[in-house]
Amino acid sequence: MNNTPPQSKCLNCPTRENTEWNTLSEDELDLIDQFKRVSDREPGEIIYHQGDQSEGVYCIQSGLVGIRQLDADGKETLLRLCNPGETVGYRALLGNSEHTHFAEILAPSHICFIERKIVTDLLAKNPVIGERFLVRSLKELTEAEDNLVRSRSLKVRTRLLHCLMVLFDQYGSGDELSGYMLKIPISRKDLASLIAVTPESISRAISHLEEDNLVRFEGRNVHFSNIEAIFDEIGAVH
Amino acid sequence: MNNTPPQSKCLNCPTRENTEWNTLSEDELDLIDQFKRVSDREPGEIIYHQGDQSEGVYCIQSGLVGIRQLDADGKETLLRLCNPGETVGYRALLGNSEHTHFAEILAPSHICFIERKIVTDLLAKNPVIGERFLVRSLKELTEAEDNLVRSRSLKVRTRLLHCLMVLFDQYGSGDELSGYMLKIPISRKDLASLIAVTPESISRAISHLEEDNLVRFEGRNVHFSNIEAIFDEIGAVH
DNA sequence: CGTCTGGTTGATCTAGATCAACAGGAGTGG
DNA sequence: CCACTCCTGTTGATCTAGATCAACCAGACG
Repeated sequence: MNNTPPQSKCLNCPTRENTEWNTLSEDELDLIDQFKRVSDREPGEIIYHQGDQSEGVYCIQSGLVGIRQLDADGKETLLRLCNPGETVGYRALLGNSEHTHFAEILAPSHICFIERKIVTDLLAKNPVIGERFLVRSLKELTEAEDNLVRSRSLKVRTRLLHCLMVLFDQYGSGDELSGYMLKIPISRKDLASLIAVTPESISRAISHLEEDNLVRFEGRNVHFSNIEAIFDEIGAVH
Repeated sequence: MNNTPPQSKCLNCPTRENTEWNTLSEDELDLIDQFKRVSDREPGEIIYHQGDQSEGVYCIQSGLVGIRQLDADGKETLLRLCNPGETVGYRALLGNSEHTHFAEILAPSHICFIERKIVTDLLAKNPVIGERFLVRSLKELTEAEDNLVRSRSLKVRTRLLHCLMVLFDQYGSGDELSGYMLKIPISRKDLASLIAVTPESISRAISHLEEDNLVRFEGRNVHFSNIEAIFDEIGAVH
């Protein structure tokens, strides 16, 4: 854990507007600034471990974090990716439980740690924050269920397409003229885990998609050759 | 929708202690009593539909409710069972979204409907309720994720055993001397849907479990012949 | 009675897992 | 600099759990 502190004000944090914290007053932000611990994390580092007690929450200032869960056999599943602005580790804190999953840095990141006590104090003073986290957890719940239903009814090819479009939303670029593209921020293995299949299946699915001229892969770069057809396939389904 | 009103006071509701509403004052309970609509529902009736706007929440006084989700193909998945004391339909209301699933009566039930306005008023006055629903949604989220991970890593047999033990928790009876047993409250088809397999697979899994002398099925009644071995199997896994 | 629904069993099929080999980097160390 | 081992990703061959298709039985119900 490399602790270079590029101490900066929450008030000026480029992601603040999109976070659960955007309702805080300047005073409250100052409070956080005073006690937060900013750190500089490298891929592979673990922010908190499954089974640990919650010590606070972690706000992603920049970078990328993966939420993974270990099953009884020790195999891990990548449940979701968390982007700048997102606060992770809030569930164990608010639900008063141990962490049911663990968080791993996937790209060089700046992470702000906010101690448990600070969070609970803020929550007590400002119930709107609780409300925001409620809404957040409801959204995650819907996503988790959709995910479950999708993995029951769709085949690998369709789930992969769906996943690519979700990633495109977050990391995509380009337009109708220049063409759409996407730099996938994670490895094939993680991509596989995210849609609950083996890396081999991902590889094959990619080959097939390329044969059908829907996409073109160059390592982690994806060019969408026929985005219309992709939408058709994940919309109409079958 | 059969509207026989066995009007009774929330204060005396046998399930109130376990609900999100158990922090309400008598005044607040009176308010609900005044406006709630109690109804008597039969299996097959739908409480709310997927895609509908939220009109309020539904508190299960007695009976059994199933939460189902339709996928793009129109196939439905049974996501969870809701028991007396549970409030359903809260997610669309609190998340300000349409219902992402629908709720179906699975056993004759008494359902109390509480209008949206009443709920939001209570929430505004008493932030503890919001907190309770936050905790509830966090718990459901953890369950959903565990479910997802289980259905990725465990085979049908083990998932069925796991599911039976969860049902046993809620509907089981018996003790070490007389033996443990369980009356499954749902059909084989729903049991199958709950663990994301076909009814045929459930049937076969049951046969195998009986061959191995772990359980004995008589219709919807299950006798656990060797509960130790069952715990072993879902604990150690593989 | 016939018709329906719910459940079981058998035969077959297939998507995806598993096992195995290999190819390109990227470090590491002599 | 080469030789080495890792590590990620791709491809091929094979295997299998569970889906699918089909037949059948038993109880419920008009």
